[in-house]
Amino acid sequence: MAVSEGLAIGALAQRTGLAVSAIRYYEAQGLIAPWRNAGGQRRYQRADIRRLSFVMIAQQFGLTLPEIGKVLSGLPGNRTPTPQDWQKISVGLRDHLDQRIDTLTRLRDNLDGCIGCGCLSLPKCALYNPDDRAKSKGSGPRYLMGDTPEA
Amino acid sequence: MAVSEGLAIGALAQRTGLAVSAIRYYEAQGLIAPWRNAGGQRRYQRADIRRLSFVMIAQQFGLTLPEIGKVLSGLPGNRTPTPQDWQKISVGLRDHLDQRIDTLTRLRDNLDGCIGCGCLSLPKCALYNPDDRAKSKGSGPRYLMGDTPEA
DNA sequence: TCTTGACCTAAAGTTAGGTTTAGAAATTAC
DNA sequence: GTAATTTCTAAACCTAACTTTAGGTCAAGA
Repeated sequence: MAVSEGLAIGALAQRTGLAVSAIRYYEAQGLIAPWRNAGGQRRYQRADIRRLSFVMIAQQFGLTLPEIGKVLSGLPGNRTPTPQDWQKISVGLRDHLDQRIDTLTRLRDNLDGCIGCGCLSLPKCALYNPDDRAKSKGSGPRYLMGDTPEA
Repeated sequence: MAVSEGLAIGALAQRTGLAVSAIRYYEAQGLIAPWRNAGGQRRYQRADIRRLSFVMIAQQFGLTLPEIGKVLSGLPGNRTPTPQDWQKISVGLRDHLDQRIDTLTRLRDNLDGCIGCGCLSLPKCALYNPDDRAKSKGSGPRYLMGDTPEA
């Protein structure tokens, strides 16, 4: 066998734990670009295993597929990414994750305040509009727990 | 006007910042139960403002609507919930949130390790199967970043 | 060679969490 | 009393991220 006949989609699925249909879907979304063999079947590089793994990790961090695509576009297109290449794009992930953790921690601390006093009223809790994972079609800041800022 | 003609759905929407359609949807999901006036229109109690606010907060914590419903079922059904009632069910939220923060923090720390060494290989990174927000139809543990545990 | 399993495409289906639309009835405002 | 709002129901539509299905094609092994 030649050094590089590539992986078939089923093999890639096994290696990553992803469903074949998911891999095709990611291709449709522009996240991965296999070549085709003579018969028209997809063939992947070993480096694509890592690419898909990155997709899965980034998803767990809460990134959408388009966002992940943007991050991946930071990889070199003309050669197999080196560890340094991966490291470079991972920094952005780290920032994203830090923000999520901050947001949740703030939420928790506010909830703690509420539990402590048992009041659950806005002025003390401030559990409002913490723009966790962008709510599309948002409707601006909201006053929660039944307290309007009247009087 | 009698003390308790209740809030119309539009008024409740204004008080909570939710869309009227969302409130009806929550009712369909069993999260809120208004009564009907003579004309068949929904009427809500003031306490429902707080109930919906709780729904919104819990959503930001990452709970699904069915999960929120379960938490809300911890409230007394025969009377208006007291601050103590709310406090009681909030404790469960707190736990949920703690877990999410832990998971994300673990993820971040692992990613940090990866960035530090630039290797992105599984044995060191251990960025696998961190069961963040339950992936339905999951497929068990997965080995990530291109390393299978072979030899 | 022949058969079976892997692969192909396109389109429809799925779940969560809603929104939009349509046509009718109830309320409110003047 | 009438016009303008709201509200009503049911059903269709929406996005994200996939899966399933249907009808064929390709590849590998006995």
